[in-house]
Amino acid sequence: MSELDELARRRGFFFQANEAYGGVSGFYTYGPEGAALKRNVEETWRDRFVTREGNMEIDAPTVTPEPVFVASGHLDGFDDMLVECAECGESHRADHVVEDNTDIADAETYPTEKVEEVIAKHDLVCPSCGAPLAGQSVDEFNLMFETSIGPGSGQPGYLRPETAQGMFTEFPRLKEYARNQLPFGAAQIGTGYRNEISPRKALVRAREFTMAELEFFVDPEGNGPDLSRVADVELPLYPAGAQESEGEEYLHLTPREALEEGVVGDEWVAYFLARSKVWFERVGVDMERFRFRQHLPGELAHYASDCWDAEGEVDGDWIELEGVASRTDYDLSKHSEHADDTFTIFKQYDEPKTVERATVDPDMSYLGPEFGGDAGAVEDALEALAERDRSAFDGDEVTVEVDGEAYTVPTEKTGFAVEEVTESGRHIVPHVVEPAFGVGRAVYTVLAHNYDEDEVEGETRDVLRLPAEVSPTTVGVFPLMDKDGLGDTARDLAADLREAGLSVTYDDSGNIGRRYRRQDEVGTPYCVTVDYESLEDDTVTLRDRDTTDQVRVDIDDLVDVVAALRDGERDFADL
RNA sequence: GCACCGAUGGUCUAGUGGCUAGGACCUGAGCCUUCCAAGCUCAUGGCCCGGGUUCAAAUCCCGGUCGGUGCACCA
Repeated sequence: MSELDELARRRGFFFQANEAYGGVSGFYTYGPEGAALKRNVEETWRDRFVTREGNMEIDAPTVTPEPVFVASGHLDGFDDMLVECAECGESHRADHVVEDNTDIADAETYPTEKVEEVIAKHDLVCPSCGAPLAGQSVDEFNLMFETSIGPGSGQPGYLRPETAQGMFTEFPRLKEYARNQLPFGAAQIGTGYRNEISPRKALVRAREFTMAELEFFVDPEGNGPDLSRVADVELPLYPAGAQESEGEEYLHLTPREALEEGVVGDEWVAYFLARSKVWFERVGVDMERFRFRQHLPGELAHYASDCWDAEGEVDGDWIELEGVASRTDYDLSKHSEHADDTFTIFKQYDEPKTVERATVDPDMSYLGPEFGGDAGAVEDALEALAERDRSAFDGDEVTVEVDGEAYTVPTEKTGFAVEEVTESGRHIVPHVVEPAFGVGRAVYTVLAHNYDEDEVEGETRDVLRLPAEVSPTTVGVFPLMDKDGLGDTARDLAADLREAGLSVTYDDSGNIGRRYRRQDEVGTPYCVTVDYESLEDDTVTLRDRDTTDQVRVDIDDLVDVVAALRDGERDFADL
């Protein structure tokens, strides 16, 4: 990985940000090559998961007011309390130490001072070495970046730890745009922030990173996806059961097989696993070093009922590239509770249903004078009673209890009636299936999987075998020599290719071999050289990065040929 | 946050309590050159930061920052 790391820095893929000021751990700048590669990767994601799936893309703020994270559960889950053992130096979750060794079940909600007290009072010891923890300070690690919105103390806000909440909080509007029809998906590509205690491994664990997330809203009783569209995709599955038995055996199943055999529980999850696999292959992840690993029960996030991670292997480590989670109705239900808006969809029945419903319409001109300020509560109690127990209204009087006090109302004053009501549907909370991708991790893995060293006549050639579609530069243009008009022709050609929308690098420095090597290092799939023959017959040589083969192509055809190669419509071997 | 290790041009490195900190690659200019890192000339550019010891610190000591690895954490 060190060669790749060096290449990344030297050639401008990514490097640590703000190095002039010493740098801060966990923040990276994508250089010219990396920014282009990342943009292309994002573009293919958008093509697959937004455009081709017919989903909608949004772009929500990164700064988010506190109540959103109260609702989502992130705020509570964030205050990790750590206590360090003076003896062995191990850090432990202080709330877990307390909960595991006392009757206290909600230590997580205690302030740190109180947790310190509890530890001292119960003589709790270090789970690793048994040394007393009394007197050790309990420190809080909040993994969200906090900020304040507006002047002064303002109102507290946080940089979002995931883009997903944007899709959830805007659900009431998004469902309108989807014309209240399930299923529909809302996607977002953007940055998220996690104040990691210890960022590691370059882009793999950064504090600010780009995510591409799709929240796909489904009717839990509705129709599943059209699996015939992904029928031939084989999924390398590593289920929880196999991990627990320490097996390394992967199951290779199509989505339908995985569902029929009960390996994957949800049709939409199986569908998106298949779409994901094909996408990863498209951007250059090596399928020999790729798998879907199911989360173990204890590993699941607070919002998930099931989750499969797409993982890529780099230097012996498996890196999580994507999580496909069943978030059920967790998020929308939470926001329904906390927010003012409606996070449900009205689902129409095939046929309207006629149901009998017991209702009351109390005579308030009687209840008011009779019960004064309690009249409203009595009305509510009557309504509830009517729904619960119609027979209570059989007699001449009805008695309800409000705050422990009994109120008796003549039945004729309650307006009790049983009416037939037509219901055309009901409100349901959609379930969410979430494919969430780490873009930086994908970029990193693509670089690692495509980095290659070639032996050419004793010389080592560094080459990035990136798929043409995501390569930062599509074509390099060189004059064989910058004289005799070759340079002018080449510069014209480069301008024409750029005008056609291709990403072009022009290079006239050094001998021709050196220029090919430069482009090999940054993954440019094709290079064009203008030579003396070009001046006579208007052809150029077109060179393929991976084979170093060359063919002559008419200058007039060049734009079409290169674009077709990039888009996978033609093969170099067939030219 | 802890432990261990490390930090020298853009990159990779040599090196030492004391001359102008050396090399390779890269990059730029020029010469040469008719398709895969050729050669020659020249040029740009460096001892992570702060404090201490010392006549003298890039070198030794302390602290910090950053990085690597392990522990812990990873919603």
